[in-house]
Amino acid sequence: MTSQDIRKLFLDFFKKKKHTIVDSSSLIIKDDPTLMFVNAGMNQFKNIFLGDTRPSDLRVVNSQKCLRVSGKHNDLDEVGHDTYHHTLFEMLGSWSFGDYFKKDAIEFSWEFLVDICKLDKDRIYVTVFEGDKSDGLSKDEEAFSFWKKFLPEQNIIDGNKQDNFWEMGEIGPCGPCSEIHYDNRENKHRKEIDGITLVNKDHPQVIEIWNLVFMQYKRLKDKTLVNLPTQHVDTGMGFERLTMIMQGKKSNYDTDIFQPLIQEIANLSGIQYGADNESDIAMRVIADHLRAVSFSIADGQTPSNVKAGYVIRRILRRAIRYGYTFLKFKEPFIYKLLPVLESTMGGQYKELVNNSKLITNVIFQEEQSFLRTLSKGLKRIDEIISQAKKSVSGAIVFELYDTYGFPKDLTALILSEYSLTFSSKEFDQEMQNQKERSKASSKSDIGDWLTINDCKEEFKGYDVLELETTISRYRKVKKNNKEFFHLVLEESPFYAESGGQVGDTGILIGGGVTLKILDTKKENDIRYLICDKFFDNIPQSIKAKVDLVRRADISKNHTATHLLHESLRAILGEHVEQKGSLVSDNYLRFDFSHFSKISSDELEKIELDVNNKIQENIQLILHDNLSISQAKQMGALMLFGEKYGDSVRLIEFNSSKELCGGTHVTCTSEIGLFKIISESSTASGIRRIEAFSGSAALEALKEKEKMHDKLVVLLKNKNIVTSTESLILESKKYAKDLEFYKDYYFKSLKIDLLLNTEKIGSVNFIYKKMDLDAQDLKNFAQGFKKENNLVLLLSSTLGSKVLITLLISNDLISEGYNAKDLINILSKEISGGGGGQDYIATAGGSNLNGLDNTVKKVKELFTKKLA
RNA sequence: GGGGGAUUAGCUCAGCUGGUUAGAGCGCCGCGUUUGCAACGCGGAGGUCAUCGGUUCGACUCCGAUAUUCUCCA
Repeated sequence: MTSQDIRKLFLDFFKKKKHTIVDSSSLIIKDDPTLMFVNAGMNQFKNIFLGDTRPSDLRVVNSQKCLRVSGKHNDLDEVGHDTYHHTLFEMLGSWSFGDYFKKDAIEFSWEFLVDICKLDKDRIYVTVFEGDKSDGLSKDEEAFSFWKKFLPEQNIIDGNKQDNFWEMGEIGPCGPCSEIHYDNRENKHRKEIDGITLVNKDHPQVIEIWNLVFMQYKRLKDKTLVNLPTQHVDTGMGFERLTMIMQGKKSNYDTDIFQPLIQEIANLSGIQYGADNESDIAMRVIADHLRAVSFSIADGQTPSNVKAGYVIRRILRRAIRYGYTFLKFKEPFIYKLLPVLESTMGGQYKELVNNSKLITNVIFQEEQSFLRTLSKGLKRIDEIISQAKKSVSGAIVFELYDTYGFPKDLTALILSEYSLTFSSKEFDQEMQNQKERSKASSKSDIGDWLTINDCKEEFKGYDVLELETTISRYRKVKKNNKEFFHLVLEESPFYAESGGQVGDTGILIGGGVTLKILDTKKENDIRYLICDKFFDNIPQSIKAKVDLVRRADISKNHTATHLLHESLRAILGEHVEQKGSLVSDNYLRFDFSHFSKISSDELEKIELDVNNKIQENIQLILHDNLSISQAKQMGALMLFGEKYGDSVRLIEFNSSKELCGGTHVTCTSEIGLFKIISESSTASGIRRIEAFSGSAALEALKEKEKMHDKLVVLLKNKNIVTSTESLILESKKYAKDLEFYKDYYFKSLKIDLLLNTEKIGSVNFIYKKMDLDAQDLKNFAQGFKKENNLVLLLSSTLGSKVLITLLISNDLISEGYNAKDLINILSKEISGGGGGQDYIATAGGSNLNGLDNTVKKVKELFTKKLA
């Protein structure tokens, strides 16, 4: 059975059990500082378990893509080395939101594994929670009794709190869980060692395949447990593992999920899979990482040098490096694997196919640039090796890694080829220092929240921009030696930065004091205001006022962004998808997928289209508290980052329908005018448009017009382009002419001077007062470089400064004269300093009256030496 | 958010501790040899050394700020 069939089998099974099939949510998480990627099936249902959202379906089933780069079976450094570590994996999940509980969950799972998948009953072991004294919980007898119906008691094992009690976080819903393990070993081995002794012992063939979580408690702040009003079931089965078992394989990588990729890699490299342990590892690494990187790009997260983007970059680079070192790929190759991935997973995950071109392009670019980084690093290593004796300091290896991104193990490999070593301890020490530096600066001075008024904190800023309220809590924060205060209001009109829209500013008035609000931000669901001062006496009641004009400008830009998005899709095509957005009071910035530069023609059309919509004066229709499926039905543009069960807000301006939490104008004519100011590229396949709206747009136009008018006046010509062009040409010509005449002047002056030399003994001497800057003075002197038997002294006064240049012909240098030494003596006469080369030297000073003395001094020095 | 780099000709890069009239290879233009292509020889154009400010007699080189970009840590 193919993996695609297996996935379908699971979904269809639960569909028959009245579950609704739900799409996998996007891999990318926004607005949650604790999490960058979806790492479990439950992420998109988090709000339901927390009780914040009411589910629209009580029974749900899905296959969720998940990404982990750390954790028990997901340590990035381990991936590829064994049969079961992965970064991206699929979690098959079934869910009951306050509907059925343990009995059905256990029966469903048994029926699916044994009756549908035909797994061998004898190889199945399950664990149940053994209880925990500190929490006052006894053994989960309920689960135990349901399992007993299916399998012998000795195959049901007690598990401790660590393994069998699941918690979402420090506080919140939690409950016992029951794991299903499978013994995938050969019969021969099973006879030798009883499988039950290998459960939860990290044996690669005796593995957990399914975890059934029964949420029935809620953990409070004081660590005690209370019963949940409704009980939920959250199950997750490792898709890759199930496939391995059903396809009779011993490694996830041997299933048809990975083999087509691995075979294609083998094909491209000309090395067979299985030929060598190192090349095998490399192939598994590449197959795994390709999946992770492709899906995250499809979901809008391209590799970059910050945050989540950087994680993706690291994963991709790890794949490139393994290919480079062990498969000898010196040219980009990973991007060539995408068609194979599409053929295996594109059926279930359409985003892969829809973004195929983007993914290919981005991977290709990354490969190219990292191979360049590698070759630069290699060059540096060559330098290091040529200077090294027996060993290289760990600090140098760290510098390579830290500054140039050159992987440590690759450095070690290359060094070993030259029989060189380095201190790993030193490297680790440097790394530790780096970490401490980061920690010290980032975590440093954020104080604890001080609660003043324990109340519900609500955002009212969609409808009201000014209100009376109280402060619920605040904290002190130190940043770059400056003190700031974060404070939270009971009811707040201030919009917190999110979804690309910047935070509001404004004022708080209370107790006769006015505080300026500098910004508003969000941390999880806490919206806090930022001030650089705080009330000495916290007032009972305060007036909160948002900066109205600024907010209006922001709203204009936000609505304009939606209109722009729609126009882009209409004019450039449906492939346009938002990849990033910034909405501020000054301007708007919109990043989206598109493959070529947008022509000025297209830009004009886009701008016009948006302006037409502004003139049509389209009314905003706002839908609050919609479910995702309702929004979908209404034809909303589904972007990434939406979670199932979220109540969403739909912003509708005619055919523009977007899910959005931001603020908007009530009708499009408020925007007034829309003006694109730049079009550029941020990454391969991603374009950026920056634009103004409202009065800013008008001002931008006015600015341009003013400039144009000024130019017309200055150039005395309406055709400013051609006249500027000819001006540039002319000025270039003048510069050249000047160069020529200067040269001519210098040459004729030189002849003049050479005809009128003084004699110091037998040496020709020239002294000339000039009126040149330091550069020209030196240039003029350079002209005498090839003369013989000559000493040249030039001087020039520049304001209160005096400059001298001394040149000595080559033949005199061989007689022991030196301009550099002489200028040092001369510079004292003008109270200054100087230096230069043997034949030419310059000096400067402040004593204008010393010039005559320098001449005297030169003569003296030469006479002395000659005598 | 913090640390460390980088920015020199159309492209890829040299330029060590401040003093060169700023270089190389590829590419481009012209001429020539050969003449199917490739190749070769000679000559030439092209740089406000990212921007701004400072130190200095003198800054591509040192210092500061800005921009862009790379990289590591969180």
